[in-house]
Amino acid sequence: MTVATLASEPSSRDRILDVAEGLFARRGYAGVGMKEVADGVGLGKSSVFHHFASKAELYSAVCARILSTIEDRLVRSLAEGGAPQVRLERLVGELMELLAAHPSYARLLLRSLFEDDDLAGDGPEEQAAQRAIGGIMESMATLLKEGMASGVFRASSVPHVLLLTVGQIAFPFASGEFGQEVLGKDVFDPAQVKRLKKEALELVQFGLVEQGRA
Amino acid sequence: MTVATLASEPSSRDRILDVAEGLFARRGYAGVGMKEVADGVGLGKSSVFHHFASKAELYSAVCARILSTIEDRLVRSLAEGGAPQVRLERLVGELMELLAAHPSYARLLLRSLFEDDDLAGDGPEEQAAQRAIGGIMESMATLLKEGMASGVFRASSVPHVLLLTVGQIAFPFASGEFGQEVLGKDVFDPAQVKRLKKEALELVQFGLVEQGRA
DNA sequence: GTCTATAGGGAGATAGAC
DNA sequence: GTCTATCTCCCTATAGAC
Repeated sequence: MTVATLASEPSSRDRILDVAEGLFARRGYAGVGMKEVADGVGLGKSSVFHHFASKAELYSAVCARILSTIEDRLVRSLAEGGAPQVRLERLVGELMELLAAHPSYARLLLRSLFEDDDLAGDGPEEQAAQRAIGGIMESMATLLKEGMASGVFRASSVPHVLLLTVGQIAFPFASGEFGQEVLGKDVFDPAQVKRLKKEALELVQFGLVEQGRA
Repeated sequence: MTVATLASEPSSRDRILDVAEGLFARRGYAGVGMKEVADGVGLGKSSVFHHFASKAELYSAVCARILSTIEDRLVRSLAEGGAPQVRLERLVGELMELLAAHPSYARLLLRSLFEDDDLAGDGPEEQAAQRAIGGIMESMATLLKEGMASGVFRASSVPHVLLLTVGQIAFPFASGEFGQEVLGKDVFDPAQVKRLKKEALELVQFGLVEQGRA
């Protein structure tokens, strides 16, 4: 870990992470070669190995960076306070905007969940990633619990609703060409993102908020 | 394509498809080797190549088989008729049961959507797969449109809701160890499946069905 | 930090005997 | 239909010069 420079040029390390993020998102861990990453950055393959000791380590670093970014955003969002209803709406909206602003995020994260050999190695990056996932899920679970306890949200099983909702929010931004075919337009087009946000918020809200059904 | 035998023993071709389905679901296209598939079936690698000319063809055949199964089930479900509300409830329930009964399905299908080199080759299996996807999505879209036209469903954008809902339904069954950690129990355990179905139905229903909000 | 060269293994696919 | 043997290529990773 080198010290951040004041100059604006991104370090080789960061440029490698950027390229690897895009490739891993599109083709998965096994589908990407280190040579491909190196070519994308404009370096030799050996130079990539100088910054990341192995392909697995590079992958972990990519995942950890994404998860930390998401966790930061969610924690900040929840810290702004407000009624559970308001916090939930803000959280879903910001999460979707974050995923929309970084097309690799949803795709890479969902892919990483599908790997059976989980990234539960013992490297520091893996630990950071696991911690971030834990933080993300626990913040959301806490919010749901509070809302249900106060009667604002419909009583239901927090973990099950959590799992369903995560899929609902993340899938559209991971669905690639499929999503494009369903919508008829690019999923990441601002107008489509806006519409997805609106529909998701209405689905979540009217599905969770108590409204006269005892 | 050989003729189906009356004997109950599955053909080598079917056994290859079974093994490949599980492996592709867990490790993705690039993460699986033909040797691995052959070992799983108990054959030599060359024997697998006798049944499927290439790895890509094997993958397409696996996808096509799954998609046809799902399409059949959905078409049959929708043909049973009933009010849009009833048909939607039945469709979501049956789809989730199908995904729950075949742990590879959701994982493999979501993975296949994430590949950027889509399976849009011109082989017959690819065409069958594409046709099945089209049929599945169109049936669901038609159902939503009918419900909205008759005022039973809240007016909204059919494609966007479709995309969000597909993610909600499929993700839990594709989420693997992540889902297990969130729920504290195996996602495919009958009790968990039942609960997921209940929560999903309530989310979809109260999010779509008009209930006193002009 | 970046490079060339290479080790060592495994991949997809083919040839041809049985 | 299944096998053994093999071809060719590309993979992760390392060695060591600059």
